[in-house]
Amino acid sequence: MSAYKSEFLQRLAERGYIHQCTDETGLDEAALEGPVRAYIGFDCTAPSLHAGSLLGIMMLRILQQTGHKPIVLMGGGTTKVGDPSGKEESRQMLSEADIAANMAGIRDVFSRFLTFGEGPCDAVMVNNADWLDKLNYVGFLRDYGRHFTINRMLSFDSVKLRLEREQPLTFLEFNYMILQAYDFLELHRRQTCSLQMGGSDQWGNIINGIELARRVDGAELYGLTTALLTTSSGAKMGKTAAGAVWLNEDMLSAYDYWQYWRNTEDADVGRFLRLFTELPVGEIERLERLEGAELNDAKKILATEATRLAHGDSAASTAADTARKTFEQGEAAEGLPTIELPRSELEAGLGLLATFVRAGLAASNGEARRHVQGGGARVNDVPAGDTNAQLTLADVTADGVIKLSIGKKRHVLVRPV
RNA sequence: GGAGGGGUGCCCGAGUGGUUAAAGGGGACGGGCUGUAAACCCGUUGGCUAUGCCUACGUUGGUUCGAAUCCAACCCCCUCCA
Repeated sequence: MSAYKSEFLQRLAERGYIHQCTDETGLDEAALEGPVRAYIGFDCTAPSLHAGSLLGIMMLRILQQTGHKPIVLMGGGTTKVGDPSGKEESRQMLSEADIAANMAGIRDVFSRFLTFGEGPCDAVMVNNADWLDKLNYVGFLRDYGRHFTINRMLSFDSVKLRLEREQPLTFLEFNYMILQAYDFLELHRRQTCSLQMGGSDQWGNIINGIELARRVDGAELYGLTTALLTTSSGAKMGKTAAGAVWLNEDMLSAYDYWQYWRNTEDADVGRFLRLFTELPVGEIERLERLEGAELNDAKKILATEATRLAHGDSAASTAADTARKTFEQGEAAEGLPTIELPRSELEAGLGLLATFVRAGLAASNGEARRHVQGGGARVNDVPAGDTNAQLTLADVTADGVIKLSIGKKRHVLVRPV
């Protein structure tokens, strides 16, 4: 990898973001000349973004820090179509109301990572429904459809994969890449945007946009992708016992978010520190050289730094503190996820299994029962041996709570009120 | 529209009348080892008011003492033909 002249590409390269670039030299020079406007599209398929989107968000952040202008494209229009990239089956169609609700949930995350405003380097947010919804079918086909050959479209991985696996690919989804290509053209026209970034699964979509803009407007645009995020042992990233690693706090608490990063595999620590924190590279090199148990210190730093970016300073230090008390001192730390139960219910006696379910530690009484029988369920750190046990006020500790645990990592406090 | 193939649990996939809540694998979760890691070993993996009951093999009906397994209609997918 050659040395870049622009700070933007230097930063991306030294921290390991770059996977492919359509024209490294050209983009490097453009970034030297003045503020580059770059966008990443985010589809509104869920009420929050998750860890998988973090790479893109971080790239936009670096873009802004190095003197350029990030454009956040909300896929209000494209989400109605559904991106087939990287998916083996069609996604269920989302209603317009769902999409609007999802977009509302996703919006806020960006304000933590980017500075929005009117200035030359301030981030802006746009919604592709603004232009896609108004498209006239025949007019669009004549103006832009003629630039796409089926021959070529069939050669893109997103399409090829479906066809090879004999999974259906609807015409609706087949159009996604054309719409995304058109997005890039439209953003170039409206915002003089010249760079689209994204995950490596977006490469084909990005290329299409660049080519369309060149043919239609003679514009020279750039594309840059990052490697898709997987752990060293090959697992897809972004899952916890409870589900996806959401960035919104109402979907995943800062404590659980911290825990997710704390549980990073050894082999990933250095890579993740570069991608998901803003520690100086020199410091990261020192941290990743730690061996054995000492590497845990690096993981704690990773967790706290990553949480700081997504949830702020105080949430990050609270999460770190809670983890320290819980895991290193074995206390029922206050910052653990907590549910409140009426004191009267406890006075009457609550079924142990049902309480595990209410605490979200088990999906059903049956699952709770299996954990009790298997020795993985604990009450106040003592294995719960009896599936018929009742929880009462006698189980409330001096701290005023009952600590329920499944396994070594999942704890919930029950607080009588 | 015609011919053929197919729809099984989170996923893949076996099962073609009973002892099948359904082999096997993957994933996930719990235990052990450790460092809140990986790898490895063991276990669990439909629900419930639980020596029993309910729900489940695309949908709805039917045959049968008994159906994931047989029959009919319908829905959906794939391949080829028109």
